[in-house]
Formats: sequence, C-alpha cells, structure tokens
Amino acid sequence: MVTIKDVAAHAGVAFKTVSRVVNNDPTVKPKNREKVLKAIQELGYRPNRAAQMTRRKKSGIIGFIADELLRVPYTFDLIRGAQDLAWRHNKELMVLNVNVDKYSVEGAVDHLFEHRAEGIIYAAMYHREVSVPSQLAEVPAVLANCYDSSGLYPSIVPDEKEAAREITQTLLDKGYQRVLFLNLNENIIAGRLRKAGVEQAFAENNLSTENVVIESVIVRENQIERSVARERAADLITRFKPDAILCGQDPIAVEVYFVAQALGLQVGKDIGIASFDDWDIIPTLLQPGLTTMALPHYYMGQWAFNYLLDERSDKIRETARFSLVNRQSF
Amino acid sequence: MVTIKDVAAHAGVAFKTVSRVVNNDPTVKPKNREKVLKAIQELGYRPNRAAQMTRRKKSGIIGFIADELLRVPYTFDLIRGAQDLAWRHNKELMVLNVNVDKYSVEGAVDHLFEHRAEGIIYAAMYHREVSVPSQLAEVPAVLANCYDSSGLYPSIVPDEKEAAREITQTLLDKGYQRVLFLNLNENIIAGRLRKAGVEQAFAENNLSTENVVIESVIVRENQIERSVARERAADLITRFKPDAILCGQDPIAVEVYFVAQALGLQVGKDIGIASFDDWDIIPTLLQPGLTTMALPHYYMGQWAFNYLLDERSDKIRETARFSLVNRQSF
DNA sequence: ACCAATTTAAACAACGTTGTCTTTTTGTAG
DNA sequence: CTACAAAAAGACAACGTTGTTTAAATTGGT
Repeated sequence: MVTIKDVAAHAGVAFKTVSRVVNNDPTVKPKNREKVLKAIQELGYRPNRAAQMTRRKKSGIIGFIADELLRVPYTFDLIRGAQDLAWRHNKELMVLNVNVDKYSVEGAVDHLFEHRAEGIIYAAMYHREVSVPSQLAEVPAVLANCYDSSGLYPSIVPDEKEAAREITQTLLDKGYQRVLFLNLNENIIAGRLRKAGVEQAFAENNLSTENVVIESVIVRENQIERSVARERAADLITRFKPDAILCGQDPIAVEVYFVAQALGLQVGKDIGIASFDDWDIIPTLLQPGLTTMALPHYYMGQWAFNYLLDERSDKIRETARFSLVNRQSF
Repeated sequence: MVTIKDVAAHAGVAFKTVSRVVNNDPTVKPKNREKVLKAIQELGYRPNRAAQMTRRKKSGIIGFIADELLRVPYTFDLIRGAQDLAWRHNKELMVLNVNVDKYSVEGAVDHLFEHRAEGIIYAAMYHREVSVPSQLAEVPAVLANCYDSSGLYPSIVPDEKEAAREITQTLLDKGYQRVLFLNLNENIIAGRLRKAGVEQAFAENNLSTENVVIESVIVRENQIERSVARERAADLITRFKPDAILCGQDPIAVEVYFVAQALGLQVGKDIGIASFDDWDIIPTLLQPGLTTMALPHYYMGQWAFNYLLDERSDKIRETARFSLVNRQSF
C-alpha cells in the first residue's frame, strides 16, 4: 500500500507536508498543496486509519452491542439510527451481535476494549430490564430499549404507557366506546405498561371499566398456539361485542383481521382495529392498512449515539415517544 | 490506557517479554509467564488493536457493503452468515449500509480502503444485476445475492429456477394437478427464473400447460394496489379452479390466505398453498403454517466470507440452493 | 539592501505494538 | 569446574502516522 512517504517522494516534498495537506493544515503554500494533491491522486493514496489511531490515541469507534434474542425486523432501526449519525460524524460504529450460545456479552465488551471504543451502546431487541457486565462501566455506556436495575447507566426506552394512552384516546375521540385490548403477556414490560396506559385513558374519560376488556393472548417466549389465540379472539369478540380492538402488537392484528373476516366484520367499518409496533411489512400488507403506534427505535438509536457524542455523564432515564401511523383500520 | 510497557514495569520484565506472552510465544519461562499474566490481570491490560494493525501491516478487516434499497428482514441473514464466520476466524466484519441518498458506494469503498480491508463483500438486498465501482477490483471482492455483467467478480446468487422446479415437483408429487402461480413481476430476475423453473417441472412431468396458469400479481417498485392484487387472485382462483397455488413470495401468500378464507376454501385441505422466501414471521403467522422455499441468505453470506478467507481468485458464479421448509399449507 | 518578523517546510520524536538481532542466562557434557 | 550450545530475555528498529521543535524561506519596513 502507498504511504505518506511515497507521496512525498513523488511530489518532491517532506512527508510531513503531505500530512499537513491531508489534514487541511493552512500553513502549506498553494503550490505545494497542489503538487501533493496531484501526487495523492496519481498514486491513489489513502491515509492509514490504523496508524492514525495509534498516533492520535483516539479510535473514533463507538461500540454497539445488540442482543439477538429476538429477530424482529424493526429492531434494526436501532442500529440504523446510531449508524447514520456515526457516518455523519465520521465515527465508526462497531456492531456486535451477542447471543447466549455464540459469543457472550463479556467477549463483545472485551473486543470493543481492544479496539479502544470511546463509548458503547447496549441495545436489547425488546424492551426489558437487563444486567450488563460490570466492566462496561469502564467506558461511557448507554442502554437502548432496555434499562438496568442498578441505575448505573443512562438509558432510553419506549414510552409504552403514553403510547397506549394516546392510541386509546384517539379511538375514544373517534367515537369508539367498547374496546377490546388483546394484550401481550403481562410478564413483559410492554404488556404491563400498555395495559396501564389503556386504563389511564379510560379513567381520564370517566368511562366505566365495563367498556373495556383486557386479555393477554400471546406469550413471547414459548408462544401459545396461534390457533388458540385466534379462537380466544373470536370468542371474546362475539361475547364482548367491541366496536374497536386494540392489539398488543401487529402480528396479533393479523389474527384479528382473519377473525374479523370470518365473522363477516369489515375492518374499519364494522369494527375498528389499532395496534402497536409498526412491524415491518405487516401494517401495509393488511387490508385496509393497519393504524398502529410505531416504536421509536430509530430515534432511540440516535439518542443513544448523541448521548455518547455529547460526552454526557448524567444517568438519565429517558423515554421515547411512539408515533401514530394513520392508515385505514379505524 | 495501560500499555505493554506498564505491564512490563509492573511485572519487572522487558516489555518484549510481555509481547511474547500475549502472543503465546513458547520461549518464555513459566515463571516469567506467570508474572506477566498476573500483571496483565491486575492492571487490566488489553492489547491495542490499532497498534497491532499498524505494526503487523494486516487489518484483519473484511468489508461488507449492503445496499439498503429494500428493507426486508431476512436479508440480514446475509450479514449474519458472514459475521458469524468473521467472529470464528477472529476477523472484523465492517458493515456499511449504502443508500443512494445517504452515502454512496464509492464512499463506502473509500472508507474500507482507509481501513485496509483485506476483502470486500458486496451484497444486494434482492437478487439482481449490479454495477459496482471499478475501484472495488483493487481488493479481493465477492458479490452476494447479485452479480455483475462484466464477470469481473465472483458471485453467489440463489438458485431461483431450481427452487421453483423443486417446489413445483413437490406439489405434483403430492398429487396436485392444477397449479396457479401468482408470480412476481417478470422484470425481476427472481420472477423470470422462478417462472422458468415451474415450466420446467411441468415439462419434465409431461403435463399439459393447460394445467398451469402463471400471472404476475406484484411489482416490486411502485407496488400495485394490494386490493387489486387480491381481486386478481380471487378472480383467477374462481375461473381457473386450481388445486394448488404457488405464490411468488410470502406476502402474496397472505393475500391468498385471505382470499381463500373469503371463498370458503380451507388452506391445506381444499387448496394447497406454497410460496417462496421464508419471510420472517409471515410463514408461521399464517394458519396453517405456510410451506415455503427458504432463501439461502445465511449460506450465501457464509460462502462469500469463505471465498475471501480462502484467498481464491477464480471468478466463479455460484448458485445457492433454497431449502424447503415444510409446514402445513399443502 | 538589510534586518527582523513571520510564514513555511523540514527534522525528529512519539504512539503501542511486533520483528530482528544481540546479549545474557541456563543446562549439560567433558 | 569449564566450555559450549541452546534457551531465554533484552535492546533496538520499524510500522505509518501526527505533534513538536528547529531550520529555512519569504515578507515587509526602513
């Protein structure tokens, strides 16, 4: 590979002058600058990042540890959010997928330390509490889509409760009165918080709890049989006769659309359907399009990166707002 | 950060000895090795990768350029395939998402050159012909899920035709006789090749072409209205009365399931349904589970990485076999 | 045209490693 | 114990950069 000295020889200047040109040092006479630039062009010189790093004692690397327990498409927006900013700030985002079987979190942290990462983002693939290895504290670190019980790390998680309150309020504003909430299992944080949000909305509108039914129809790990979920949904619909159904996540909405069709109910007309997540292709695949609260993954990725960039040290617990994506399902 | 010299001072040896221990040089006496190891432990020393790279003149970095034109979940298996191998071989996979608006392919290649990447994998998010920047030839490069017209680069793409032949043959073997193939648009490579595969299967079984109808119901860019696709599908089913429907990709199958339910046809009993891609959650979300030909993305990612690892230079054009994922839809 | 002040360029050291060469220590045969 | 080879450890240079100091070239005022 061609080095700074090759360029210098070719241009007939000291190699330090080439370094100056590369780093936009203004103390180079235009004539020399031109000569150097020409030589760089002709030789196809590119600065060696590894050498720069050693000399500058700065890596420009931000680590991103993603726990891959789940493989849900939108979670990649977490990475994208951070990555876009990294590119913009001329930093390297080193993404490591950890997995209980394959390589441990400790291994990933070690790896990042060897690369002298200037900060680490630890992201969970679904909103949950995590316990991170203690060595993580040696470097600025942020948690995204998760939090630790110790409070040692700043974190950002989706504002599940507010999202649930908002979508419920939107339903009520549109005149829906009897809401069936087919929730996630409540041992999942999102399940608990979203339930609270729905309840808050009903309380704020002084509506009787007789008008809302909340049932968990899905368990994340070891999912119950889909057909059972579908049967349950059908049963609840015929018994409770809701005018709107709120789904704990978009895949549940798919079930509900099938059930609705089977019962002869037209979505968006006979019954309103709303959901959470904005899960990849699902909301647009369904007909009519599914109105859903989109998870703020991209934003959280950005927030986490910015936190590190700003060299903050407050142990804030931030929440990120969902955004309502309006389609035609209610 | 603690350096090799700090460790040496702490252990009371020459810093070169520490280097030897770190690199498992056998010419270190056990007693010294122990001293050094203890010092490393106590000081929390970690080798500086950037310094190693400069001195060794090897980066250990493989670049992965992913064109993000589409955001389809399973495409990440391409990355995963390469990444898992990278980890196993103690290499760094530097993943760059390029995007027409955000940062160009040239920029990504430049970036990788600055990091002295030892090889580059260029991956497309759907099977297509690409034209890559000429600078890519300066370094070992492989194309994954795409190929170039020039033939300058080795490449691996899914064996679309064989997959179509195989799934069609499977349908025929099971006794299905009238097949409706709701294909992708034929200006997409996958659409053309899959069609050819279906036709081949029919020819090989000496079946009349009256028993197969092939129609494109979806256009990738600027997708036609879903509702139109659904109408078309319903119309084709009632007119042609197929006993099996083969879908060009899993999302089409979702439409077909809805249509089937609307027509009172039970999937897997009254009508068989098969598909392509194994698109994330879709095949398991549907009831009954959708039998589909899974794209070999993970394998292609691995193949591409191995090609670089083996320092091959043949400009082979490899194809990768789909795998049939049996569920209950036929 | 001369000297001082300023701008520009060169020389040299340093970053944290590893490769090569030299010196010291160790072990063993005589 | 000595001689001598082999093993172990140290010294020093090198990788491709940038930071710092020093020297050379240029400028401007008289």
